[in-house]
Amino acid sequence: MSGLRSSQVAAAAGVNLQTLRYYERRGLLAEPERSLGGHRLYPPATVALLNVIKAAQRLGFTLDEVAELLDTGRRRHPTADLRQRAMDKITEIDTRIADLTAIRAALTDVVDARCDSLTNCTCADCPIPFLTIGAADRSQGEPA
Amino acid sequence: MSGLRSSQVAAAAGVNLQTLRYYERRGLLAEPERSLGGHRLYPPATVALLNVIKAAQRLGFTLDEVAELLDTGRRRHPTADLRQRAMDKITEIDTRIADLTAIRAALTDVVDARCDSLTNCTCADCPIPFLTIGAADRSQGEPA
DNA sequence: TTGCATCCTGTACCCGGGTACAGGCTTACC
DNA sequence: GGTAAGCCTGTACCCGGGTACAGGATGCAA
Repeated sequence: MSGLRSSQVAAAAGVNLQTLRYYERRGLLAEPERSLGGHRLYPPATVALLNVIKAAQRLGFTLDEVAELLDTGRRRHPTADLRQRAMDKITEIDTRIADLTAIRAALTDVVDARCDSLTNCTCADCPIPFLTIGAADRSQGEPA
Repeated sequence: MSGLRSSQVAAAAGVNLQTLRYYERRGLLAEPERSLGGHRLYPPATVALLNVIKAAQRLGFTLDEVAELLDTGRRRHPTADLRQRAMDKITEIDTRIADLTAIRAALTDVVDARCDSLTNCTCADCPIPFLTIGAADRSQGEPA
């Protein structure tokens, strides 16, 4: 009957107490039972759910995306949705890695050239004026 | 005498008008001359400076870092500061790439295993329960 | 029954990097 | 000199993911 108190859930899942209420507002956690006095009483599975949420976040999903995934998973029987979204995420991550790699290369150029100033670099063949990485606006909507 | 009007600078550098004032507040742009009526009149070099700022941002520097770099570069004669900071950034970026790579691997696991739900996955050897990437708190201060 | 820990609600604040808006003044062109 | 476009200031808001605080009400054990 009693269930877990909010602080127990928070501690067990390693999140802040406020975060539980925040997730409730965001629709990631269902509204739990209440005691007669109005205190929240969580089913034990909530801890596992929080771990799932954290795992999904670490996978790069936003809270909105996680909420939607949980919702989809809950309401109908399994779809290929998660798989598709995971694949989309992989594409997204590949883009981010490519960006970071380009930035890293530009930084090594700066280091190798021994640049000494952003605005008045005296080094030979200073690469700074040519730093236009990602300057083209990446405003791809849905590519067709 | 006249200099460029704010909208000219903004357009030439491809930034929002408000962003100019924002940068001024943040100390990235010096307060420009004013017309008799109080309108800002920018020296033409401001456009180049904005490009430098944008380049530095694309390199992963925060506005605070850029402000500091510009400041350092302006006040004394060249130091090795930029070089050092660039190297630090490279380390930072390497960490981010490693994180993303781990996440990507976890996602491909999810895809390969044909997971169909975050919470009730029916696939064999479901990897979701084992997603603990980055769960260890990365609270490295300055490592000694 | 008392007393303290815990929990409740609502609201405001934090980070970084801007963007928007209102209400009033200036500039530029005809 | 009229009028529209442009600019000024201050302030508030946006995103995402939380965190903090005030002022009351509950829970539980002694």
